[in-house]
Amino acid sequence: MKNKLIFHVDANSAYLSWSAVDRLQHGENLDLREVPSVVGGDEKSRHGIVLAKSIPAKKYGIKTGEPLLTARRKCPGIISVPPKYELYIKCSNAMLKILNQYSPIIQRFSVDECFMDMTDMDNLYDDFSGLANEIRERIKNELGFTVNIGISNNKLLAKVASDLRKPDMVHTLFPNEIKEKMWPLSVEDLFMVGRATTEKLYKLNIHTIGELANHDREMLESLLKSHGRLIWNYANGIEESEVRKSNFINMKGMGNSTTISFDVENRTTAHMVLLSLCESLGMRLRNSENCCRLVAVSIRTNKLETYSRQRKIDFPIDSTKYIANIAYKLFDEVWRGEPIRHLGVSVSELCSNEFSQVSMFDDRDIDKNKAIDTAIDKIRLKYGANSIVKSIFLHSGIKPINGGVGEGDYPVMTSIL
DNA sequence: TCTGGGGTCCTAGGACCC
DNA sequence: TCTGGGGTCCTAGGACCC
Repeated sequence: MKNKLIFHVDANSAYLSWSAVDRLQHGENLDLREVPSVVGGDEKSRHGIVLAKSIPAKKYGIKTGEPLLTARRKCPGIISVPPKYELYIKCSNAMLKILNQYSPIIQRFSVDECFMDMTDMDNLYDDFSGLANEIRERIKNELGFTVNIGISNNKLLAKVASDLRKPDMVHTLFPNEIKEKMWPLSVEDLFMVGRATTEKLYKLNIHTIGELANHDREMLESLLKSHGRLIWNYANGIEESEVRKSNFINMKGMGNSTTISFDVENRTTAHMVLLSLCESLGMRLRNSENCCRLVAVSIRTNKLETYSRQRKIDFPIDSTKYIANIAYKLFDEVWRGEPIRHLGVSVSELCSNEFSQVSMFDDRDIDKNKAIDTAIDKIRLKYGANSIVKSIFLHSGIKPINGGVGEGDYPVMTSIL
């Protein structure tokens, strides 16, 4: 069988670069990419974490996901700009549009990363490094931001390759280059080796990817179960998954969650937040033409403890009201009464909604709910998410629709990607 | 008013059935 | 006559990714 040829395209410091380009285009002189800067959430509403950082900010040891407060401590005077999600979706789409001119088989791995299967393109483009450089240059010239492109025979190696040196570069990492280019890297640079696994590997005196690759596989497997085998394979460059187009059909589940700007201390308010999450979640579920058979609620307390409750249901549902009613019950069953910082609702065990569309149950209530959901969905799609809201939210201080919606009334990335 | 939000997959333990 | 045992389903929680 012919070797595959995979590109991994990764926008450099995506959110930060995209905001930087946007500001330059709007007449600002300062390029955020050239100074210590971050894209950060709103601290007043308790969303104050680093979402993306510039390369100069990285030199101060600032990490994605850390609180803005500690970032400021590391680099006093660092510039923080708010996220603009609708802009990011546009940039992501624009990038995809260019990539689509080079291969029809593209997997959108996240808002800023794509895998491209170039296997059958290699007779068209013999010089794949030259081709990758052409793509890289086009994105830079036409869209104003830089990408890294990694090239190999599988997705794992292509992804590691794109991470080698940044920004604005093309790297190859073919199997015969693993020893030289990948094995010296620190083990936590390997995909799927996170904090917990890194600690365990350090205890085994495994510090580089090469040491992992040459460690006894059975031993890793008995310690880390299937994850041990997975990362051993990865360290040896073994990975065979297909580049597959992302779509709603193979989606496993979806959820919305939110950190509330104040601590919720009573059941009624908690139910309202749950409802606001179900409003967007239900709409996304119906938009994906799925029903769900499992609903879950998660709670994070003001002490940052998290717990959850889930329930399987007997028949598939997609109605906002039914999802919310189950969420209320789950919440009531599990809440221990502490002040609540964060609430989430998610659905899974998805199945197509095509059979439930013609009502199987001959139940007027189901039909009525369907009609309401359909009508509201249409209005919100046409006039914006906040064009129609439940009156219970008026003067409540709680957003009537929570999660899944950007500030510009755009559906969030996951429902577009 | 330091600690987001969106996902996927895996494991352990209990219930239940034969 | 203390403690079977395999299989499946369900739930809670954790690890990882971006």
